[in-house]
Amino acid sequence: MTRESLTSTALERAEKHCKEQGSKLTDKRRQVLSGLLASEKALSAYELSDFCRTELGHNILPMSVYRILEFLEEQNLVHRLNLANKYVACSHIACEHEHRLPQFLICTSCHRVEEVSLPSSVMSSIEVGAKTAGYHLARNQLELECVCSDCPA
Amino acid sequence: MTRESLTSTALERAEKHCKEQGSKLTDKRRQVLSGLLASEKALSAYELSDFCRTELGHNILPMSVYRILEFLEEQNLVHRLNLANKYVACSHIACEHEHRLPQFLICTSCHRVEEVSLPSSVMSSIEVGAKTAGYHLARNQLELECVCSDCPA
DNA sequence: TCTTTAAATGTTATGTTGTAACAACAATGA
DNA sequence: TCATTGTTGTTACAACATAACATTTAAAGA
Repeated sequence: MTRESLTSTALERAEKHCKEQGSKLTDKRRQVLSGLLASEKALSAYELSDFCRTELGHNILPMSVYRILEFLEEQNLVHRLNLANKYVACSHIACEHEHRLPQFLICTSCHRVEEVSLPSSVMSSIEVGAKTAGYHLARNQLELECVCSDCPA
Repeated sequence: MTRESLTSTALERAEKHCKEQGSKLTDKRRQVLSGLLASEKALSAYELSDFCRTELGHNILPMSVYRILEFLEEQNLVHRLNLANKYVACSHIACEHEHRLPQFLICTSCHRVEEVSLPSSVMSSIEVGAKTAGYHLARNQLELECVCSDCPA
């Protein structure tokens, strides 16, 4: 599938998903989401605002981008990467996969992000380790600082 | 051991460590490090600047704090938590332990931080997972968003 | 000791990121 | 139509981080 058709499929799914949740994928929200889908890499709110304007011709100020990203994250359509303070579109919008615990490999050089699924045994042993220390995981999301194959180590 | 004696032991070790590296633990650097050692929780550079001034009577502007933290991080005396944009003193300065891959449980509510060591099998399977996706870990540091036992879930 | 050089810190300014508060507008239902 | 709610626009500001240059301190060599 081409990137464009993947994007349009994803947008349809996203719209349907929102409707099921009793909320709406408005024009602006669609624009922000399509911006993230079109981007190769994770973007900050400000970067995404720029990207929407320069690449897609949609003028959305950062303040709105923040609000819209918050909405999209509640809908599980985008993920916030706390390690980088950036956002990526969920890579499973357009496919039928069941959502699993999201785990991200983040290239610290070019900010390319891969959403993967590590063996569930890994997460469970992490959880056990945390519990032993008197903590429990607030968020089943793992973010790892990596370098991708395209970037020099 | 009391917190105070732990701190002074840690400072001695830190000084010795710096000397071995051919660098110096200056007064200001010692003040910043002792601020972090005295703090129960992770602090941002600005918070640390405030903490040093109000609690310890040391006036160190944020700009200097940033520079000094950078130095201390190079010396492995403090760790930067990217998940929270805050810093903690390495919990192994005062003990004889070999440094292992640092892993942090960060309470998102009160910012208390526990530095732990998960089983090496966990880290290695994470590494294998990353490699499969064409990435390799840039930093063998794991940061997990948690809630500690003192904070409400 | 004196001078030179490098390292550390001080100072000011500015860029970046994120949020608060309120205004304007749009959609929905009684 | 009117009232209510949700969405977006606008402005201001707080918090975080760095750049550039001045000043001071420490170290090293003549």
